[in-house]
Amino acid sequence: MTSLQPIEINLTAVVMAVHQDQPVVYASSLGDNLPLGLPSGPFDPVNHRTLELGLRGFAQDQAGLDLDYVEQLYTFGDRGRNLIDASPSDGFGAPHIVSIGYLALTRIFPGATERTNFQPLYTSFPWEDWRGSRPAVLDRDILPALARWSEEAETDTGNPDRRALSRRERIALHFGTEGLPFDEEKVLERYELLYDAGLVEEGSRDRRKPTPVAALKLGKAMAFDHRRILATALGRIRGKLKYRPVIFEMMPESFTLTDLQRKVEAISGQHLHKQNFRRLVETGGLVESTGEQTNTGGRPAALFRFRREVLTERPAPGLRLGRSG
Amino acid sequence: MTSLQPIEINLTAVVMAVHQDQPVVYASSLGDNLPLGLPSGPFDPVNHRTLELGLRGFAQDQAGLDLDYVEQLYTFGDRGRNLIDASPSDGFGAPHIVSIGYLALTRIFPGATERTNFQPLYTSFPWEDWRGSRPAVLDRDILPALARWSEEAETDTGNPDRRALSRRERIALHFGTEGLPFDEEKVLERYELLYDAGLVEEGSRDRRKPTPVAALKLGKAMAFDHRRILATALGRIRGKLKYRPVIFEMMPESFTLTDLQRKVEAISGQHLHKQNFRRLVETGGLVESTGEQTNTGGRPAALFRFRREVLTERPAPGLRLGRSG
DNA sequence: GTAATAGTGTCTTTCAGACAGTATGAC
DNA sequence: GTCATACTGTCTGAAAGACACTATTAC
Repeated sequence: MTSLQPIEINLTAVVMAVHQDQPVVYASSLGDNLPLGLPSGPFDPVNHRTLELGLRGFAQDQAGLDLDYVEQLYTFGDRGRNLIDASPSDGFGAPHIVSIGYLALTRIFPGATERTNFQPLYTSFPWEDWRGSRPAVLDRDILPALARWSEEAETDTGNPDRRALSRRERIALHFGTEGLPFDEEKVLERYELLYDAGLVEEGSRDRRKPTPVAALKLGKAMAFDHRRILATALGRIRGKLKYRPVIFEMMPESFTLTDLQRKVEAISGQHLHKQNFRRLVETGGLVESTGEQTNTGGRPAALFRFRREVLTERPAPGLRLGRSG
Repeated sequence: MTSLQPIEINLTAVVMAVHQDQPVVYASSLGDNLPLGLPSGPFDPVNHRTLELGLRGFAQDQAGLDLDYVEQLYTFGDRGRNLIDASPSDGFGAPHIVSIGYLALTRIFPGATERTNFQPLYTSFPWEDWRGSRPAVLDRDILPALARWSEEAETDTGNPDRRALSRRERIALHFGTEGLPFDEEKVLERYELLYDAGLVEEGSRDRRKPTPVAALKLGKAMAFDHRRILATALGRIRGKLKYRPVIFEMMPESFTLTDLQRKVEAISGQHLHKQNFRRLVETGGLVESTGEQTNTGGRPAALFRFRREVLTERPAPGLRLGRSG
């Protein structure tokens, strides 16, 4: 109870945008040969009145970003999930680090935003982009490897702890095998499953084992536990899209409905049914026509803007989003 | 960046159950004349491998509860929102406290659970129980006081910051005035509004002003920021009920459908439509008949149990919950 | 004309919400 | 029988999901 080990609170920002139909996230390298990391820093209660203000400070200082929409994601505190790489620096004398993840949404402005440090998100999560077709990496690499990992543990007989899911059940539930649907919101659950199965680099790094040469290293690894925070962020925004008009935080003042649909698809990783999408957006009162038009390619598209009033009209205005099309 | 003020992480548990059609929460007094507080304590990374394990320890030590279902709610870090009462103890030399709130759900067992420290939840939130009828306190006290508070600030002309809601808009949106619906999930938003308006005791306590004699003190106050954490918990579970079968964490092994509906109504604070509720629960595959019956009062009721398999069949099995009935 | 992109009309199925009824026990 | 509680059948209207179709530009 007394003489507590010092604790450091780390604030980490996932700053997300959509650029050229790809979700992107601000990340920069912390040094040569080191993986990419998100803007982050220690919470300092003397200088920051609230956690969120501290976070905004780091985004400003490290990325030059003046954040607008910010929401807290989750607080992670497990020991040994925050190594930058395999170096043995997180000894027991060092302060324990608790990290609080935040999600910020932003637009990419033609000039104002420095675009170079916005990295495509799906390079770290190639199994999450289902827009073209079912990702090949799933059937080629992930599911076979997970099947082997599941068979390793033949403790699955009976059900010792009623509520703990077996490896097989976790795979089926989160990756949508055995006839179950693939739920695009379960991004974190899938990442954690791959971590536990040793199929992402962070897994062997945290366990201080050299990665076996044959082992899979799915997707691009990140520093510390940043990829886990990123997975939390992607899962959260995919869910939130459905009941809050957060997508407009990433849209310019005016846009076409196709633009809007493309950005929603980029985030949710799914193709949407065009007619239903338009109906939802228009009859839901989320947008209004500006009267203007674009002229790129074929038929000119009508321009729309976000109807801010919807926020004060309906309790949960979002894009209920059905699949495909 | 260096010589940081010491930080303490406080873990706080909202342990919720339903007893005799009332939602209850574990809370105990910290001393004579002190308000009730939730089980809580400082996170100690030496003894606790994860935050959640630390929390479970405090619940065990302070309440004798062996928690089952636990989920993280939110991490609060604003300065000055955690005084136990108006005593001037939270000076600037003291460690800054960041508190992480958790929600745990439990059953009340006839003998095993010590029932005495489970306090009815709605005594702290009398405006949240809409089961009988619209709570009288709303029209008698809350809305008139909020209207006065709103009129105080006539800065509402124009819209200086596009995204900041005016007092009037916050009231309408969160309390469902001006024709808007009352959204039962916005428990935290309502509490924060009352806090800002000085209508709950914690507001004047944190501002170190003696409460004016005439001022409202709505609902029973709690120690520190525990009522805020409780509001977060109630809002969260009201939402979660709709897409996760969490209610069964609070049900005994077997129960009647009326029992189940009563407990859901207790949490959500709304009356539900009986036929639709039954249809939802049965066609949703959430329960299965045990074949047994009860015999209390009128016609015997069939007994049901939770169909655990639903967890591995559908992605989001919940009680979509329509109103009234 | 063709290619490309934008936008519409309408049908079907599902399901939430509500009506009013019937069933089985205690007394 | 009455009272109390448990349970069911069925209608309606909204809206999700999908079909195929038309419109306007550039070339």
